[in-house]
Formats: sequence, structure tokens, C-alpha cells
Amino acid sequence: MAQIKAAMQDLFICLTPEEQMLLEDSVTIVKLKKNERIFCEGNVADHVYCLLSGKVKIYKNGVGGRSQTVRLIRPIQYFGFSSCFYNKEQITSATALETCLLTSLPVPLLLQIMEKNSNLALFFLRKLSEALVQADERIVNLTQKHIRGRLAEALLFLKECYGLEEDGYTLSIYMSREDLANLSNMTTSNAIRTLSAFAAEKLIVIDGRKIKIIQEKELERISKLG
Amino acid sequence: MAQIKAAMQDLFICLTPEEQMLLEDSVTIVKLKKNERIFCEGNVADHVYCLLSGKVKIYKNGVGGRSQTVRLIRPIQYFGFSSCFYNKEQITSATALETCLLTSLPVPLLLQIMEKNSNLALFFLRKLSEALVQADERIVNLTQKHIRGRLAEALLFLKECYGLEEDGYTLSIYMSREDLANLSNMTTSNAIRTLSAFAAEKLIVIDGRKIKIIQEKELERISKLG
DNA sequence: GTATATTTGTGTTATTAAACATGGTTTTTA
DNA sequence: TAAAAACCATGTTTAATAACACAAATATAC
Repeated sequence: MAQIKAAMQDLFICLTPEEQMLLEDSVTIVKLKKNERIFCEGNVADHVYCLLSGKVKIYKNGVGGRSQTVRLIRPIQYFGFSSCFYNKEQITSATALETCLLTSLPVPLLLQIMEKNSNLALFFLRKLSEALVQADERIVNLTQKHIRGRLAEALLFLKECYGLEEDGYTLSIYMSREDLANLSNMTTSNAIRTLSAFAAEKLIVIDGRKIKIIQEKELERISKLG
Repeated sequence: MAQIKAAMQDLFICLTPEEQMLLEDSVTIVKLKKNERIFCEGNVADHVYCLLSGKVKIYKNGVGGRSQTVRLIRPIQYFGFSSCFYNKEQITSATALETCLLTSLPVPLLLQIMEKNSNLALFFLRKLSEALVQADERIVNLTQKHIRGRLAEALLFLKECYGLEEDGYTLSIYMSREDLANLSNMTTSNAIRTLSAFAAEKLIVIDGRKIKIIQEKELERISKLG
């Protein structure tokens, strides 16, 4: 528990000692296997989640069962809170991309604390702001850029979000081509094809699911240009 | 001022009488002409706006100067707040679609009040939640639906957002085809063409910029199907 | 009220990306 | 370990949409 409090210190420092104890008592912690679902569209949105380790994708199923990843979660990020304070239902789904350690906080308790303690409300206000800013950026990137631009953007985003391995080149997330396609709003075929094209142009090196970013500047150029 | 307080009562009832007075003193009210800009990308985000009358579009300029409308604002909606609590800069632009009456609230004061009064923080928490839920929906709608689906969706959204005229058919917003295209993520040509197609299919009636929704059910079907 | 600019409408062409097909890999599992 | 499943790769075809061009209609400015 001390470790969890340490990890979630940004949240816990908003609280009084009494509130901290209240929250500690009702936080549950879960270990998830790869591909396990955390919640899905239509579920009652009665928990806010904090990812302690691992990687999570948030997505929506659109027309024809096509899945669109709306955002990715990295450790010590909160998620699932968008619907809690407005809708009663989740309007997205969340799935573990690899083994994860996850805490869940009950929304009624959070609301109860927020009513007295505005620090906590302000905490989630900032998180929501951040998510909204990123959603707005994403709307434009996904709609206006062409395939190469979207894939370049996605690769740079993966680097930004999850970082690189010790070699300083390899993305530390290994995604299937399908997941990459869902992130970049394209078909799996086109993700594969465009990835091959980038490799042929020596912008990246592909080794199975491992992707090395070689020419980041050029990827940035492609991403900016659209 | 009494009228403004009445219009913004959802916000004012969150406040103590003292806080109400503080806010009243620093609220400014502006009248805007059609096409006047309220803020643009990169501006310091130091105000939250509340639209009292008129219509406002929030948009981003993407690659190649193409503009993408990310959301529309109707009277007694708040906007500009996404960046305030996270970024210091606006990441979108806002322009009046017609003559508007607008109040602006200084962010530092709002934050000052929120620190003591969590009702206000919760108020904006709900607004942000709502905006984020809608942004997530929008990501999927704009990326996965085809042109007819996107335009049908846009028309239904305009009805939902701004309502109809007294005849019960005519959209009460008159947009240029270009604005409609920017809302639906397509070129102006395609907006014109698809609108003509809908008219030929008797789903709508076009009279200049006036659009009558005739077969709403069928538009819903087209929108859902993609 | 006329000239000018902007918007709308429509046809044509070019480009982009999806759909489909097929074969080779790798991973899972029985 | 063998069989099955899932995934990756690539070529071909087809559909969707953007780009371009130009005329007509409308709005705006002087």
C-alpha cells in the first residue's frame, strides 16, 4: 500500500490524512494479463483507474466493427474518468496491451471527497483538460493527414508515450500491425505496407514487432506535412 | 447584469453571495459580429467564455491550411476552458458564426474561487467530461464514416444543437457549404454534391443556405451505417 | 446600381486508400 | 511436436474522395 501511495502521490497529496485513509481503504488493486478487458462501452462508469505498470489502450468500436484507438495510457496515468462526471456509462472500452498493474478508485467516494476538498476536483480538472486538448489534436491529425503522415505521427507518439529501450532506438512497445492500424486510422494492410515503405526508406528498421526509429527528424517532417 | 446572472444561473448557483459579487465585477460582456474571432490557436488562455446568444464554431487549422471544426457552441454553453486548466495556450480557434453576445470570465479568479469552493470545480469538471465524451465520439465518426454518413450526421447534429425554425423543418443555422464541409471533414465540392444528392433523394430540401430536414429517420440510418 | 468578389453547382480527372486474394511466417495450443 | 490459428507481407482490383476547371448565381462593396 505504501508503494501505491508513493506511485499515486500526485493524487494523495491533494488529500487530508483522513481522506487518504478513506481512499486507501477502498482502493482495489488488480493484475491484468495481456488482452484482458478493463471495461467496455456501455458499462456503468463507477470507477476511475490508475495504471501502475504496463500499457493500456482506450478505444471505440465504430461502424462495421472497426476499432479506433482513441488514446493510450502509460503508467501513473488515470483513465476511465471522462464518463464518470457526466455520463453514467463508459463510452469507450479499455484493454491491457500487456501485463498490467492497475488500481481502481470508486467514483462515489471520489465525488464525496471532492465536495469538501477542491484540490481533488482540481486534480481531475487538469487531467480532463489534458485529455480534451489531446482529443482535439487527434481529431485533426486523424482526419487531415494522409496515411504516411498518420503512421509517422503514430510512431513518434509511441516513442513519446512509452519511450525507447536501452539501445536508444527501439520502441519499447511491441504492437501488432492491427493495433498500429487502429491507432493510425488505416487498414492493417496499409499499416504493413507503409511500415515496409518507411523501412525501405531507412527511416525505421523492422525486426518482427520491434521497431527502431532511425530518422526521427524525417518522420517528424512526414508527420507535419500530413 | 441580472439578466446575465439569470442566464448563467447554473454557474452562479455554485457560488456564495460574496463569490457571486466577485465574479460579477470581473465578468465582461462583448457583442460580436458575424465572422469575428474570439480567440485563436496560440493565444494565452486566460478566459473562459459563456455564449449568451448566437452561434460559435471551435476549430483547428490542420495541414495545408485546411480548417476542421471540432465543436459548435450554442447559447449558455461554456467554451475555451479546455486549455485553461492544463495548457497556457489555446489550441483551438473560436469564431462567431453570427452576431453573438458573449461573456468572458477571467481564469485566475475562477481558480481562486475553485480552491475554496469545490462546487465550481465540479461544475467545470462536468463541462469538461461532456466535451471529452463528445470529442471521443467525434474522433470515431469523422474517421470511420463515409461522406454520406458524415454529412447526414452533421445535419442531424445541427438540428440537435441549434434546433429548427417555427415550420418544424428548417435548420435554424445557415452555414456556407464550406463551413458545412469543415464540420463534416470533406471538401466543399463534396459537401455541395452530397447535399444535392440528399435533396434529389428527397431527404432534405435546399433553398439557398436554408436546409429543411424532411426524412430524419433515413438520415439517421445513413449516419449510423456510416 | 453596377462592378467585383464570393459562393454554389457540376463535370472530369487523378489520387488515395480500401477491399480482396494469396502465400509465407510466426505463435499458440492440443 | 504437429496442427491450427493468428499474423505478416505483397500484389491486384475497385471504390471513394480530392483536385481541378469552369460556369452560374449570389452577395458585397463602392
